[in-house]
Amino acid sequence: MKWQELEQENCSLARAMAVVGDRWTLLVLREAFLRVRRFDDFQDRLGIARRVLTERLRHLVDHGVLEKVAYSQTPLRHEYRLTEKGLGLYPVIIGLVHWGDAHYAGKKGPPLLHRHKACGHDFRSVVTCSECGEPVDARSVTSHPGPGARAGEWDGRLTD
Amino acid sequence: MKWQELEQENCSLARAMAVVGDRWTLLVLREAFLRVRRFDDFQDRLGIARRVLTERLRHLVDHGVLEKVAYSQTPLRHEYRLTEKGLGLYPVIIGLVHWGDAHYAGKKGPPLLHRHKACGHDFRSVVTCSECGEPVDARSVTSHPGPGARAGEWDGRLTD
DNA sequence: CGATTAAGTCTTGAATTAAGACTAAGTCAA
DNA sequence: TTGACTTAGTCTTAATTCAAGACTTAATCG
Repeated sequence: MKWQELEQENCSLARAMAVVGDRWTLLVLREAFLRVRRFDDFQDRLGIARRVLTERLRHLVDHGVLEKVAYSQTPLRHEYRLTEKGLGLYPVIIGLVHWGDAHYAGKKGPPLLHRHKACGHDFRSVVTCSECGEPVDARSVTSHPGPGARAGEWDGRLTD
Repeated sequence: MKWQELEQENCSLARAMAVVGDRWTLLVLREAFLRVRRFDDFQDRLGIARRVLTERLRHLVDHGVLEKVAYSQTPLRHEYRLTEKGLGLYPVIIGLVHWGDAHYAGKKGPPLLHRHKACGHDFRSVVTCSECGEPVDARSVTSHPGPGARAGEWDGRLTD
């Protein structure tokens, strides 16, 4: 399977991965969520090859995750900002961070804490059900074909 | 930066990515969450090169995300199952799926729906604060150094 | 015995990446 | 007005990783 073919697959995870599921892309987004916006800042922080960074940023802009905004006219300079769509990836990022915290923080604890402005506390993310509000985990969910399913596509995987 | 160096970084996201942040790994995990367990089933469903699959499965086993369990003694045969640690990645997977649903489902709607057994409804995942229970998004959070931070490491990125 | 199954390993050519030198267009300071 | 600097890239080359699929091993099945 080629990288691009992922976009064709009738699977939301595959489509999401076609956009952000690359080795470098989530690290670029981590920096973006920490308010890094300029080419050289991304490059300095990540140590990514400049050509690869160029390509990833363009890819993210093409898919509407980042937007390129002029911050100076003379000379003309641009920066990369998260769009609403990009901000929508926050649950994924914070989910990865908290999984990393849970399993790979050293004895001293996690390197970065996250504070909820509304209540003022450092928090962990808890995934809940949009319908009943209770916490949800892998064992409390079943999957079944939705309106966009193609016939036969999910056969044999739906029993629980 | 080399792939392995990620593990050394003092960042939970980087450490998580060193384990699951590869092009194929999350697709392997998608299948695992859909109860696929055997080598040839992973290979058939994903079309992944067998050598790469071997390597990814071993990597996930080495990191405790999957475990290799004998399901037959004669002949000796193994299958791969999610561990507790692996099940802990559910928020990441469901986050990606729902982001994909939101932005890439066709007019017909998402290909797969997720039902919360406890309340019986199809749901979206909502990330909430472990302390106050309210929903959380990127704009309602600030980050600051935690006990595991190294001096100076996060300078210049903490103002909001 | 011969076919089949499961879980891999091996080989080879193609694609992608890392590292860092180089470029272009404009600014700033002397 | 010249020379150094800044930003945002492009280019080159060698090393690494991947795709495709043939091959292997060990055991069961008919």
